[in-house]
This record gives sequence, C-alpha cells and structure tokens, in this order.
Amino acid sequence: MAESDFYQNVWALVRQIPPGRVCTYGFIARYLGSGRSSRLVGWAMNVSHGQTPEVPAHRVVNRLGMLSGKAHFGHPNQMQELLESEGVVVLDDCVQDFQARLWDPAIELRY
DNA sequence: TGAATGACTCGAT
DNA sequence: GATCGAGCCATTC
Repeated sequence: MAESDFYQNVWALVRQIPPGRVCTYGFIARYLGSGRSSRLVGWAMNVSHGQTPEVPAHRVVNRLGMLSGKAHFGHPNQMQELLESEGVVVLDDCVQDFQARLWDPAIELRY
C-alpha cells in the first residue's frame, strides 16, 4: 500500500509546476497541510518513479535549490539535464536564480 | 509491535 | 556566519 492520498496530492501538485520553474519539498509539504512532512514529499518522489503520467520530480529541489534527489534518477546528470533542457541553469548541483525560478503553490494556485 | 530509514527543515550552539 | 542536533511522518524490516 504505497499509494496513499498524500502521494496523489504531491504528484498532482508537482505536475502543475510549469517547465522552467522549480519547487521545494518544504513548500509542497506546507501547501498540503503538514509543514513538517517534507520528508514524506521525498518519499512520494521516490515512489513517483514509473508513474503515469510522469511526475516531473526533477523540478522539486530542497529549500536551498540543491538537486538533492539527483542520485535517485537513472543517471546523476539526468536531473540536471532535464532542468537545463527546460531553461533552468544548474551549476554545481544548485539551481541558479533559485528565488526567481521558485514556484510557490500557495501563491500560484491561490487564484 | 517496535525500531530504523529517508530526495527535509528549523532551531540552537 | 557556519556547524550540529533534534523533530516530523509514512513506509519498510
């Protein structure tokens, strides 16, 4: 039973992140109600592999903009390449202009 | 059933 | 200002 509603909500939210933008675990966790469930968001990403439709987990980084989850992709560089292909500049596993690229669901989906 | 783990975050030193 | 430790919550062993 690795598919709780929490995962579904996380995936649904991540899928709404527009290309070229990124989001953080903490923001997602907070938006879903439990600001302290950031680790569960990471869990959801772990399970999201092979999901359909695909979950753009590469657009989710930690609060510092670091690609902390790149090791869980097929290839460590895959996450960075996916982001760069969408226009996100990645340097040393960190998203450049992170503040500008940040996509906050609490603001973007408030309308 | 209890203990350990994890793609995180915050507060204290 | 940087580093260390504890908390959180669902899943797994």
